[in-house]
Amino acid sequence: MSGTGKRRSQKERSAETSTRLMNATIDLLHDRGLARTTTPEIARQAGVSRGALTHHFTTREAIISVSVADMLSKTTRDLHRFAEDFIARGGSSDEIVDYIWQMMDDRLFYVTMEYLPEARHNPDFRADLIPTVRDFHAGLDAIWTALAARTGVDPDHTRIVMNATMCLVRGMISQTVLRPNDPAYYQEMLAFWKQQVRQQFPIEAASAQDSRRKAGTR
Amino acid sequence: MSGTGKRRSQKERSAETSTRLMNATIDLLHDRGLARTTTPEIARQAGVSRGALTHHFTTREAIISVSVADMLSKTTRDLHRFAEDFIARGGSSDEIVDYIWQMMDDRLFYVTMEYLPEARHNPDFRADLIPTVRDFHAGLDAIWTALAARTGVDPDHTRIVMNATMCLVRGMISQTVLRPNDPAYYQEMLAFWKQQVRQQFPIEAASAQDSRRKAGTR
DNA sequence: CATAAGAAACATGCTTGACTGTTTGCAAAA
DNA sequence: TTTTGCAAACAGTCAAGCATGTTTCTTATG
Repeated sequence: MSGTGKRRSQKERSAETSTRLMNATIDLLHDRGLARTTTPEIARQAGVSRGALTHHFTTREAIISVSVADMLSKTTRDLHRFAEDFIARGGSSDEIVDYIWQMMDDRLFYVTMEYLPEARHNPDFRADLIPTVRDFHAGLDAIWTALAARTGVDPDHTRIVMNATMCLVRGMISQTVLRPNDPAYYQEMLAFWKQQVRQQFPIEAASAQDSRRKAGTR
Repeated sequence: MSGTGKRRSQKERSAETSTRLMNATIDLLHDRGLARTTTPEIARQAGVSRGALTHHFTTREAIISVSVADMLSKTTRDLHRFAEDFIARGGSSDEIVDYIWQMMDDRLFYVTMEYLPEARHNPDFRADLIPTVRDFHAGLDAIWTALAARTGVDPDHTRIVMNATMCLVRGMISQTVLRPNDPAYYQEMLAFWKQQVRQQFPIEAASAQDSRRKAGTR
C-alpha cells in the first residue's frame, strides 16, 4: 500500500502493523461493539495474525485502551486545528455547535458508548482514559474561550454553555440508538440549541459579514 | 425470607422467583455491567439455582430483555403518577427537570448505558425494547403537554424542549463516568438548564386553579 | 378427606465452543 | 549471529445451552 518499496525497516513494519491493529480495533468497536471486539477478530480485521497482535499489545484491555486513546488524541488534534482557524476568522457559535455535532456523530461518540460502560466498572481502564479525555476538553476550551473573549461573556458562564452543549450532543447520539432514521428530529433539536447558544453570546454581530457556513444546517 | 416453610401456591413461588431473578439482573447490570451479567452470576445474586433461571427464561438475552422492559415499565408507572400529581397541582418546569434528573440518575440511565450498545448491534434486542421505550415517552409527554396547555405554549415547541431536556440529562449522566465526584458541576448545569426552560414558559406564575385532573391525557 | 397421579418449579451435571494469555517456531532485518 | 517481527500451536478458563433428576404443589377420584 504505502510502502515506498519492498524493503522496509523494522520500525516501518512495526508501526504499520500497530496502526492497522488500532484502526481495526476502532472499526470493530464501532461496527460490532466491545463484546464482539475479540483479539482473533481484531487480528482478522487488520489482516495480521493473532501472534502479531500479542507481540504488540500484551493484553486485550491494552490494545483497546491504546486504540481509544489514539482515536481521542487524533480528534483532539483536529479540534485544535479547528480552534486555530475559528479564532483566526472569528467564527460563529452556530459553527461550533455544528462542528461538535459532526465530530461526535462521526463515530466518536458511538465508539465512546461502547467503552464507557467498561470504564465505569474497570478502574484501570478508566484511569488510562482520563488524561486523554482531559486533553480533549482542553481543545474544546480553546474554542469557547475565544468566543467568550470576543463577545465579552463571562468565561465561567461560557464553560457552562460549552459543557451543556457537549452533554446535549451526547444525549442526542445516545437517542439515535432507539430512535434511528429521523435526521429531521435531530436537526430540529440542534437548531433550537443553536438559537439558545446565540442568546448567550449577544454581541456577536462584530464579525457578522463573514457568515459563510461550511456545514449546511438542514 | 418471608416464607418460612409456609405452603405457597405454584404461582406465588413462580412469581417470586421470576421477580428475584429480574431484580438481580438489573442490580448486576448496574453494579457490574452487561458483560459481567452472566447467567450463573444472576442466579447467585438472586439466591436461586441456575436451573431455576433456565426454567423461567429460555436464554440469557431473554432474561436481560425482560428485566429491562420490566424496569422501564415500572419507571413509566411512576412517571404517570408524577404526571397526575403534577397536573393536579400545576407544578413548575423546575420540578420537571429535577424529577427527570433524579429519575435518570437513580440507576435508570446507568442501566440504559449498559444495554444501549447491545441494542445498537442486536436488532432483536432492539426490537424488544422499542415499544417499551415508546410507552415511557408517552408518559413524559403527559407531563410536558400539561405544562404547555397551562402556559399556552406551542406543543411542538414544548416537545423540542422536552426532548432537549432528556438529551441533556442523558449526556450529563454519561459524563459522570469519566468525571465523577463533582456534584456541584452537575447541579450548576441543571440550574442553567432550568433557567433556560423557564424562559420557554414565560407566563408560568399563574396559579393552578384551572387544572383539571381527568380530562388531560390519553 | 385421603391419596395417588401428574404437572409445574427447581436443582445438578455434562458438552461444546470460544476467548485469553503463553510458548514455541521461523524468517527477515540489523 | 543476534535481535526483532511475526506466525502457529497449546493450555486453561468459563459461559451457554441442554438433559436429566428431584422436590413441591394441584387435582381427580374413591
